[in-house]
Amino acid sequence: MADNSPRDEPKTEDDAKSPLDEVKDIRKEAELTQTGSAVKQVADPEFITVQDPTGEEPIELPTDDGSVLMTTLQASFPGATGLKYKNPKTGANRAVQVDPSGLRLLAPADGWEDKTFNVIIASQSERVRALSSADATSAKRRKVGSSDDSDSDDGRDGRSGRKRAVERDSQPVDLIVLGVDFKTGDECFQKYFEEIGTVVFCEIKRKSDGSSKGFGFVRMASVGEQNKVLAIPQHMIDGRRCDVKVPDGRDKQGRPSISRIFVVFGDEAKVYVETAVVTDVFIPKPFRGFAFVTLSSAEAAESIVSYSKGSLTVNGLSVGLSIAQPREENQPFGPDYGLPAGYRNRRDRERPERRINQNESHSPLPMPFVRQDFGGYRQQPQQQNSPLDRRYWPTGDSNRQW
DNA sequence: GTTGAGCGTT
Repeated sequence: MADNSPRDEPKTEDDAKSPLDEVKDIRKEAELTQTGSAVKQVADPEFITVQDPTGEEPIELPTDDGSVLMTTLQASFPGATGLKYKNPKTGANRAVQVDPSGLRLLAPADGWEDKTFNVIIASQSERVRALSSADATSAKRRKVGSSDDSDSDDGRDGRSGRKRAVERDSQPVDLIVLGVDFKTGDECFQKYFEEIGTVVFCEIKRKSDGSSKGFGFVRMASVGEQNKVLAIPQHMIDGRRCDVKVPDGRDKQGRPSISRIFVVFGDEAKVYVETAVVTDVFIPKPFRGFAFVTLSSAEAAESIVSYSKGSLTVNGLSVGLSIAQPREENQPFGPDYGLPAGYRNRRDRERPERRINQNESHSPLPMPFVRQDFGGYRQQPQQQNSPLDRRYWPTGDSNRQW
């Protein structure tokens, strides 16, 4: 199982690079490291040409041992399940064969050359399943990368408390893998993640009779590798699409593995949507473990939530996120700060479900994170320069705790 | 024997 692949922590870039560049680096790294074992180095990998369905320029994907890794494909085309190309003789589309494990796209009989491939994407209905919330609107895919890559284990600056905190929060955690096929065996499961990095632990949860419960856990050797895993929007394990995320609840140290703090996206939002701009950040005071980030468009917000699948790692800290719900006019239980955002799963059951007003004139998408025009908030009068300096304040009672 | 949102007898 755990083969010792080289550490890939000491990255001495940062600072100068834009988030987009960093994501590209992550992808590149993921593509080059994915042989689990001693990095079978592709000195001069062959590339195949794939048409980008969003109409942008074609993308060249590297081959690995003559085949294309599904992870490579999906890193560039979230939701992709395969490739096809036009057969010049018949004019029909030919699908590229996928190996039984679902990990590799096998070369056509006459090779990868002289062809332009098109991406096969899961059908709309199937894709909806992958989206985190009730936003069936965006069929647009985008190239996304990881959010994070924040983990810097650079050992400068001595033993500050801050440094220790960083170390503590930079340990990889067991990631939960949802949607594992019931027939998928441990070996195949493990092999899948070893294509991405070094696996130090993995397990498919089973019932007493040995049958799979359909989910499992995997722990990568480093935060960097963990981020690579989390950066892949759609995992295809043994032919089934799976979600991999930081689990809710507690990790093995008993620390909350998701701290529902907020997400300062800043320019990092562009990692997800190139046009995304953070227009506001609101942190309730006193600190309540969450915050709101307003983006320039509903689409931007939606994309970030969808592609992150509700959890991101920001500066080594896991955060949950989702589309913020507006407060309802008559809130019987007092202000709830539009909370349910990050609060999915178990917690949802503990609170009455809150829905957007069935106002058909609204965009089908719930809302961007926070809007200044909905019932619970108003904007502070003065306008500052930095978006980060602006804050929302509750209407009415100014003594309300924020 | 089926299933498909979820959160783990370490």
